[in-house]
Amino acid sequence: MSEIQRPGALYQQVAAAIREAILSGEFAPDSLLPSEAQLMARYGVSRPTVRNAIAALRAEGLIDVRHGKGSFVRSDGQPALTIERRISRTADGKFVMPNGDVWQETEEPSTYRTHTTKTTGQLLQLGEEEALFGCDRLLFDPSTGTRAMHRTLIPLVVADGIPLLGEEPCKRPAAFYRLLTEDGHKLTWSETVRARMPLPDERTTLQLPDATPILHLSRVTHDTDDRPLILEELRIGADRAELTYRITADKQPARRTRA
Amino acid sequence: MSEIQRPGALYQQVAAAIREAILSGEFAPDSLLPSEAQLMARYGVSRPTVRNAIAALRAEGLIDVRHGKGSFVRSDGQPALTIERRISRTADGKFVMPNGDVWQETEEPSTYRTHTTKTTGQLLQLGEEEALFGCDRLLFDPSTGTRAMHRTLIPLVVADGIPLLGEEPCKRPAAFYRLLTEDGHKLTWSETVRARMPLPDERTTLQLPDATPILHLSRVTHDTDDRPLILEELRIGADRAELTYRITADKQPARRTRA
DNA sequence: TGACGTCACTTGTCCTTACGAGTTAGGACT
DNA sequence: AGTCCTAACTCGTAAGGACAAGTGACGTCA
Repeated sequence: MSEIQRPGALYQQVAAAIREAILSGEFAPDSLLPSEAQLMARYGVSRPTVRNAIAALRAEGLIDVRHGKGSFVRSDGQPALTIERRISRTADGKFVMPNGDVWQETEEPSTYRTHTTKTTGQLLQLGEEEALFGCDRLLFDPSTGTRAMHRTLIPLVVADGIPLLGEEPCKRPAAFYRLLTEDGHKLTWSETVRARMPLPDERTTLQLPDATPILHLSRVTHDTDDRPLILEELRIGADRAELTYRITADKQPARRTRA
Repeated sequence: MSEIQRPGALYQQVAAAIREAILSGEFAPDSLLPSEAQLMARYGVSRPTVRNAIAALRAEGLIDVRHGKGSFVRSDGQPALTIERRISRTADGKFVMPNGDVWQETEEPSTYRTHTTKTTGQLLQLGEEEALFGCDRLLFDPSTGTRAMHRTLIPLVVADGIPLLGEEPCKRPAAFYRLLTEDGHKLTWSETVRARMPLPDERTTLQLPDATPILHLSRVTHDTDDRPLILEELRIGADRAELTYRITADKQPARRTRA
């Protein structure tokens, strides 16, 4: 029966004790923590107190609890997937953006028409309630088991102004970029990164564990005269993925990755 | 007494009902939700059930609860602070990185010597247990009330190999960059973005609300021959800040005429 | 008028009890 | 031997009670 000290509520003291045991290595990653009953006996508290302490540790992302089995120390492994945003400029002024096209589509993309919200309107420099093409896709990287939600939004004004095959560019942004580039446009882009807790549907779709935020990327591609053409959004679990932005002196040879 | 339907546990049904009411606008942002007692009466459930439902909504970041006052709908406002990472290359091949130097230091930076961990060793392309200079600073942006934790890590090997004033570069990375650039080095950098839930000390230091992840930036600056020179880390609450990476096509790329 | 104490509200903590549900191993029956 | 059932563990859900602690308003008293 290890003793409990001052700071604050009982369950916080229990949580602190367990947390310390985890961080000090007394409980190794992926190992099984004592059961609720054992923790009750160990600290001389009731079950709600133990569960409250465990809830706190779950919210911190320190442990995972599986019904009928027990609590496990979460392994603090690095994200399995690194999404590279390498930006290098070739001699003729074009950008090369190898976006790690490792994704598979798990189902047919769904296209629709919608309108700007406050957020998307701001990014696209439009007012609210402006008409948009939309396309949502569910992506999957089989090598790491990572899921992601992808969305493309194109203002109708833009889609109408350019000779394209209906909603096709919405489905295949890469083709859209290529088409524009070949057409002589000089594209620039800006990418915004946010992090937040997932909504319930995002949590299930992305199959996220407890206390796992999502990374939310919004990439806007601009025309030469700074007019926003297309907005791409990517949502992905922060436990699985990280982003790297790399600026290299142009025309670097392949970079050495050390494992 | 609005009725409750099928899916799953009672508290989840209550949570779903409240969530729906919030998202549908029945409860406006910043408005006060019914008290626990009122919710008990409304849905005909016990207090633990109501509290469990509320806990779920807190974990989702939908509501904030203040002791003695009640539960409030969290306003889904945009992050107040946008950290810009604009990368444009001037004609002579230099990078300009206006990092938004709006930060104030709230206390004297603390310098120390430490060693690489698994993560930092990987970023710096060093083994584990390699000696480092370290410097931690607490930053504050008075215009938005945003706090951030900044850390600089420089391998001793690098610090010794360059004529500098002791730990000074550790305190002032900008000076370090300027010095290197003036010395003819062509710097490249790569920045990794992660998101995760804060540890308790980060939560208190950054004064984070419930269910608020932190954005964790790791920027490594490389020498011409790809040798990592300095690692900067920035931790900041994702409720307050977002990152934008912007690539502009300002001028024609420079020829590499200079040795 | 002003200061202060009280009271009624809120959420926070902690306990007891009970049962439901997922998991696993071992024993009984075929 | 193989199959299946059961028992004993795990955590999940739900209810009830009691008191502590933070907040704000109101009323009393100096």
